[in-house]
Amino acid sequence: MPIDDAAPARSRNAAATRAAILASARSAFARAGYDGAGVREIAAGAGVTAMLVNRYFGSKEQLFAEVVAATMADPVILTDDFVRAPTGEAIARRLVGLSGADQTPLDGFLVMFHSASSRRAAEISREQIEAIHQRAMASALGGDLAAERAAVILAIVAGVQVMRQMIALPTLANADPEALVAILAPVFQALIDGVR
Amino acid sequence: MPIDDAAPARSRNAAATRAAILASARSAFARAGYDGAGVREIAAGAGVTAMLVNRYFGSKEQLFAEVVAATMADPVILTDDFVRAPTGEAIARRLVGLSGADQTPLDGFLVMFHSASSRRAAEISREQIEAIHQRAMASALGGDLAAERAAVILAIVAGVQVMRQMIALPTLANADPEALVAILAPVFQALIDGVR
DNA sequence: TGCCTATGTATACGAATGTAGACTTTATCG
DNA sequence: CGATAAAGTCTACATTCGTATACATAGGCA
Repeated sequence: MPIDDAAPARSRNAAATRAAILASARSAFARAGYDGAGVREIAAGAGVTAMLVNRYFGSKEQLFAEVVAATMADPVILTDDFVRAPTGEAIARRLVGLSGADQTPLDGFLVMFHSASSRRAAEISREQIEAIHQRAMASALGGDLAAERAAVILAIVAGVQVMRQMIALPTLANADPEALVAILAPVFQALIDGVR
Repeated sequence: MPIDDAAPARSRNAAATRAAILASARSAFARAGYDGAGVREIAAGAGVTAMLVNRYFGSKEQLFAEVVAATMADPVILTDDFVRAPTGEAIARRLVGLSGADQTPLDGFLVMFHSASSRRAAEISREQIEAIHQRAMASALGGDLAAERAAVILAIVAGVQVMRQMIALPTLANADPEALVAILAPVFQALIDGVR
């Protein structure tokens, strides 16, 4: 008997409902991707009907766009601390720590990659990455080929996330965090310091 | 007017037909992912009917497994040359060169990532990566944390591929290959050399 | 030459998807 | 308190998907 799915009776409140749908969608997209997550499933997770989702967001595609935008909005890697004094270890710790137990903050990457099959989803993701993460990081880095180095850093973060969360490659997923940090920190540091 | 789709009249030949389906499936999965690529579409690309696909491979899932297995089978990165004398520049050049113009050899990664929404697809991919790539590379590397370092190398390759091919991040996709090599080579070299 | 089997096709079905349109319920305010 | 618009639901529909069943056709071997 299927009791109510995470729907703690929210007395008619548009803003709260909207937020609940957004949260449910985010976790659903992170787990199953754009195609894999159904509107009915997302709605159930928010304790509403499928049609309400479309009523609030117009369509599944627009909902996804908003999820990606909201998810990519928070800096995650590019924290204020990092901008002040960028170090490889900071990125490494953040990446390893976050992508391990507490995966929520970085599931923006999961949303992206799980959904990149959809052409439109990939487009939305690209715009967000470029606008928010890469440019900010590039200007925080400075030096020769700053944009390219920033992009490579993002690519590495992405790759580690993909391998740990999506593919669940055991060596990475179960690795000793400190060992991973020891491996990754110098890599990021080299990219921060610049070429040669 | 839709003329024949890449079906140059193959007179009843089981082996050839099977290969044609496999090739069509590979490119379809690389482009659209497991969920995105339909059996009918794959069949059309091979000039056959949808049912023949299932006749040869049992089901879409088994077809995908075979595609992934076949695609991951060729070394791509872990060439004989590399095993003999692993250098960061070798990986970098291979990654940059391959993932640029001639993308066929590395589309195994695309197949994987575009398809990782599907739990089963991710499982298949993981097994292939682990069995073929990671173990071989780890033993080629040697030293402390060889498995982890190998996994990180694979993750970086994956990340760059993802950002260039899937997300099509302009900075990476349109970057000067030599500049990318200059950035990536030391990164890989450090991972090859080992920690500290 | 004639048949038998491998090779391939046509039709169809059941399930799941996104979403459109009409309907119902609740909160709010004069 | 009662009307009104917002908030939410129900039913239904057109597609698309994977694939099961039944049928057609060609090729190799006697």
